[in-house]
Amino acid sequence: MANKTVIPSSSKLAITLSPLEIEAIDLFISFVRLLGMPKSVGEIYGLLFASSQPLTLDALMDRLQMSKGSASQGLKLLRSFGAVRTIYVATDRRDHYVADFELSNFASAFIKEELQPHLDSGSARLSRMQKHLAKLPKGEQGVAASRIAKLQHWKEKGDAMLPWILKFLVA
Amino acid sequence: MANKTVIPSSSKLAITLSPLEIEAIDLFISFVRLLGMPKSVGEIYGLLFASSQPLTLDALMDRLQMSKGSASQGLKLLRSFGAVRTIYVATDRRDHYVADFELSNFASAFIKEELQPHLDSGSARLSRMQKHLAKLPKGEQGVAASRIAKLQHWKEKGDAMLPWILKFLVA
DNA sequence: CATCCTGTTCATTTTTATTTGAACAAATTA
DNA sequence: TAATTTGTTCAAATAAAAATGAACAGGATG
Repeated sequence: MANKTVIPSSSKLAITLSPLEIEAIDLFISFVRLLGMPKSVGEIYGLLFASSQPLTLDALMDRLQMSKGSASQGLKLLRSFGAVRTIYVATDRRDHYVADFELSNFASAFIKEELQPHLDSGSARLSRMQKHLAKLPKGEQGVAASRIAKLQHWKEKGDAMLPWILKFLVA
Repeated sequence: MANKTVIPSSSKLAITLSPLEIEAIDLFISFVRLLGMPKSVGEIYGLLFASSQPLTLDALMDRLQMSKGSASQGLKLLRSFGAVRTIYVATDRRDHYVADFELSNFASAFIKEELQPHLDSGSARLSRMQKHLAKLPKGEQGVAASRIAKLQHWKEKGDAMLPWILKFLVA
């Protein structure tokens, strides 16, 4: 039985990243994946989170061994929901990024961009379903009506829960 | 300016699916995608949800124009968290599937399989981080310590919120 | 017990998502 | 204003996820 070779999380990164940074990056990679975002976004946020100084796009590219395009797009996304922001650094005209520590920014961006729209479009869908229901053969209307009612109930529950979760996150 | 061609949601399906079924399938596709599951799972659950009779694997393949492999795996997953179950139908030895209407099955399966593990592994990660922290140059320890404390706080918040959400879903 | 029927598994193919890098635009500097 | 630096965009390349279908296993049926 050959014993398992331990492969460092990311050999190309090991050179320039401290163990603490690697832990942070690793953590945020799984977090953003959970929200359906590309891993590069987690890497960027993770490194910024662990870093005591602001980092430029160059620095991110360099330390994370990532292309300029990915770094730029990742930062754009992170900026878009306030997980990251630029700060002014004298004598250097490049943008310098720091992590914002409100975790709720991630989560509430996700909720507002992913969950909310679905719930909102739900009403229209339910009306359409009601319309289709009417055209169904009598025999099937009963079952169908009860299923639609079930959906309606779920929607109401979702609508009720969302603001509550948001409040929890922000608190 | 050529005007846009309206493409029906799924031309190959339109033949055998009623408008109501299409709405249901469509709804559950977006729902499962939100939870990071393959679309085929949403199609299957959607059709079963809309159907007044139990459906066999054959029927699902046929009406959803999906391969046997996808149907089988999708059903396996849906069964695994109780979103779907088989019922006995005399004179036919095939499995007959019906949707279970507890929406909470989906969500709590997701929480237990995706969220919970991350939170659980979080403790170990935090210990590792503490260990790395000690080896850091004095000058950086202060910042790093406060970041780790922040993570700890988030973890506690997450741990506290999860059971509450589960309760809300089941209620 | 040989055949058929049903459903599962998994290697391959197809589709979708992510990353890359080169072209570009805008702003800065010499 | 020409050259340089910085960051964005997007078409193409690559990687990852999902779907397919053929091989298989187990049970029923004749």
